[in-house]
Formats: sequence, structure tokens, C-alpha cells
Amino acid sequence: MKKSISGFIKTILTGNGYDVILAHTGAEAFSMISSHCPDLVVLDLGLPDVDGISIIEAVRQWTQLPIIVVSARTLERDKVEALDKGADDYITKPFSAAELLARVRVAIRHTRTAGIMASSRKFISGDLTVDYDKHMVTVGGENCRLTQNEFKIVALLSRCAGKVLTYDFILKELWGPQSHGSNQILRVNMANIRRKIEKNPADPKYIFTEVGVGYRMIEPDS
Amino acid sequence: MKKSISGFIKTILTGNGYDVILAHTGAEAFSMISSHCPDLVVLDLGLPDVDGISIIEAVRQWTQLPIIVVSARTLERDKVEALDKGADDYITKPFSAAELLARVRVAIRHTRTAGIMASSRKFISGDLTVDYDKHMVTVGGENCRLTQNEFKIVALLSRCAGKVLTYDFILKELWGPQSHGSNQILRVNMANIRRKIEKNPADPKYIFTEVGVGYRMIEPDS
DNA sequence: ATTTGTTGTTAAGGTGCTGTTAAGATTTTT
DNA sequence: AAAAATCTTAACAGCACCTTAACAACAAAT
Repeated sequence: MKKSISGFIKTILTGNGYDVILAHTGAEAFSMISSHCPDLVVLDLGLPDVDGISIIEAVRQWTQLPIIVVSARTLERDKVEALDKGADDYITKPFSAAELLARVRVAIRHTRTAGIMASSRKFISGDLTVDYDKHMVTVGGENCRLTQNEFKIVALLSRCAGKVLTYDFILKELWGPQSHGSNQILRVNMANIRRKIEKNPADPKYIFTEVGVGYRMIEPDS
Repeated sequence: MKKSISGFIKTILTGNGYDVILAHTGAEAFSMISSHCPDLVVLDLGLPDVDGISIIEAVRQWTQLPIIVVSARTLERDKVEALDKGADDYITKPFSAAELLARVRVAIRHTRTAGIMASSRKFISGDLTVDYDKHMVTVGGENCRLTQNEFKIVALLSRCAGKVLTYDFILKELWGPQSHGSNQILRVNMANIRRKIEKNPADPKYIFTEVGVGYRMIEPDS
């Protein structure tokens, strides 16, 4: 009976494009979660060996990955305990495939927005890092305190690292279309940037100038 | 009948220490959400004037605050639509007070863990602590006695510690969608906050301003 | 080697942004 | 109802930043 339920869930999820692995006991479930690090756990409380609640508690010791509990128990005491111990949702049988899928989408949506917050996109090359979310450039872990325009220039160059960006291209990108020919402002900004990020501004390690063409940033670490 | 339901919900929540405001129509609900920026919305789909779904859609235009839908409709089609349009949970009547409260706790837990520090109810960096449960900020163990708005700003920044939050983002999150451009209120609040939490407000240690962009809080102790 | 054009550097003026203070309006508390 | 606290708005001061200009250093070409 239980097996048919888990099989039912697996069929639903695989049928909608999710990769599913199945555990048949609590111990197996915990070890599989630890080793595979899934994006989401659908937990049937009616497991043979251990209490489902203890699995939730054990998993919550080290990760916040979403846990959706599926159970035949409709007692509010069970629901409240599971939710308070760390479950993110609680569905009682019988339930429809559509509802399960909708609640899975909600859970994954949550981890996605949390994930955006947690890990920020970065450019890294040697001691230099450009953190696009933090709006921060560091050298050897030290904040360079670039101004707004200085950061925009570095960010633009780092996004096209290895390629030469012409003066006109940078100007048009950051100062708008009617900025043709006034490279002066770029030169001043580059001098200030190099004073802040380069050990020896006269012999740059990160941003090179291609005479007569434009600037080029070193390629990132692979 | 409906009124008694919303009254019931209000009684439950106020009885458990939550501040509750009540809207009787969809239009009222949306304007109250925009102006008060609550921590959580409990939405009864059976409102007289507008479709509840459209409220979810409208709110999701500008914020991710948790929305729990309460409805008498048990049709899976309704559940799926609400959840996919942005609701975070869906409870069908009749429901128990304990279950509602448990699901409210889950939703609020999610907003806490949406930031960097997973699973912690406190933010700690050096002498500064932000206690989300007690709504209290301390420096060196001393209570800073922040006002409601001041605490919301600090809490928001600490949840995204290390990242720059733009003025517009903070304003939208705490003052609603039609607050574009009025940074003045933010500057005044920040001056008051710094006077309360910083040793030397002119040289801040905890909250930095990124000129032209926004504010950034120092990262927590690891 | 001189010339010419390009790039780097520094300084100064003007602009816009941020911090600060104060006063009135509004809400909450006593 | 009075008093206190908080929220909001406005005015202003200070400062960082942007921009421009003048000049120095450098590279390429005659």
C-alpha cells in the first residue's frame, strides 16, 4: 500500500520533468538526502523504521532544503509538530497530482529566491574580485571603494574580460549615445580606478590599455 | 458569515501576539497592504468586490511578502491557480487554529531564512545583534530602542547583509509601491538609526552608504 | 631627433547627493 | 484630554563626485 503511494508520487514527479530518487526506509532516506543533496524532499510520514519527525529534525541540523510532508494523518497535532520541526508544507491524503505539483513549485520558488539572495555573481581573477550584487570590487579581500561610475566601468570590462572594448563603446554604454569623442572623462576615471586597484598604476596587472583602441581586462580564473 | 471568519482569524492571531489589521473588501485589502506593508497576508478568497487571485497578482508586482490563502473552495483548480500566481500556502475551511498558526510560523520562518543566515533567529556581527523574534537591536548588550520603521530597515538590511540594497528597493519593501524617489524619509531614518547604533555616526561601522546606490550592512560573524 | 598624436596625471570648479536639524502632523500612551 | 513618542516634510550645510581644463609622459612616424 505504502509502496504504491510512493510509486504514485514518483510517477507524478518524473512525468513532469523532475528527477526522482526513492527511499523505502527512514534510514535510507536520510543517507540518500545526505549523499545526493536533492533540491526537494517529499516525505511520507508512515515509514516503517523511524519516526518521520526525527528525519526532519536530523535534516534541519545541516540544511534548509524544502521538505514537503505527505501523510494520511489529519490530526492537527501531527501537522503542527511537523511544520514546527522544520517541514515547509503538509499535504494530507488523499491529494491530487495537480496540488502536489503546485506545492512543489511553490517550494522550489522559495529556494530560488533564497538562492539569489545567498550567492552573488562574481568575477574573479587572481586577487581581484568584482561582486556584481554587492556593487563591490576587492583586491586581496580589501574593499577598493570605487565610485558609481568607476564601478560601472570595471563591471562592464569584467563582463567582457579578455576582449578589447573601444573608448566609444564604453562611452556609449555608460554615458549615452551623444558622448562621442570625449575620451577625457574615461581617462580620468581609469587613472582613479588604477590608483585604487593596481599595485603599480604605471604597470597595470588587471586592466590593460590597447593604444589607439580601448581597454581590456584580464581573463578570469577558470 | 464571512465576517465571522475574518473575525475568527483575527482573534486567533491577535491572541498569539500578532498585530492584525482587517480589510473587508478587495480594494481595501490592496490599499492596506500597500500602505501598511505587513509581514504577512492572510487572504480569504471569498471577497465581495474583486477576485482574490487578482489581489495576489497585484501584490506580487512589487513584493514577495508571504500570502496565505484561506478558502472554502476545495477544488484543485482553485488551489493550483492561487499557488501558481504567487500564494505561499492554501488552507481550506474548516481549519483549526493550531494549523493556521503553524503555517503562519512557517511563512514567517521563510522570510527570515530568505536572507543569508539560514535557520538563525538572530543576526550577529561584532557588538551588534538583531533579534528578529524580540524585534530588538542591541549594541554591546544594550537595547537601542529603535522605532518600528527603524527596526524594519535594520532587519531588512541584516537579512541581506553584505549586499547593497538600493533606495528604491528598501522604499518599495517598507513603504509600498508608490514611494518611488522619496529618499528623504530614508535618510532621516538612517540618521536616527546611526545615532542609536553607531559609536561615531559620521564614520559608521555597521551600515555603510554606497553613494548613488543604496545602503549595505556589514556581514555577520561566521 | 623632432614632431605629432595619444594617453596618464593632477588640480579646480560646479553640481548633485547625503546627513542633519527642526517643526508640524499624526499616532499612541498616560 | 493631555502628554509623549513617532512619522513625515522641508530647509540647509557639508561633502563626495563628476566634469573640464591644462600639462606631462609616452609611443609612433617622418
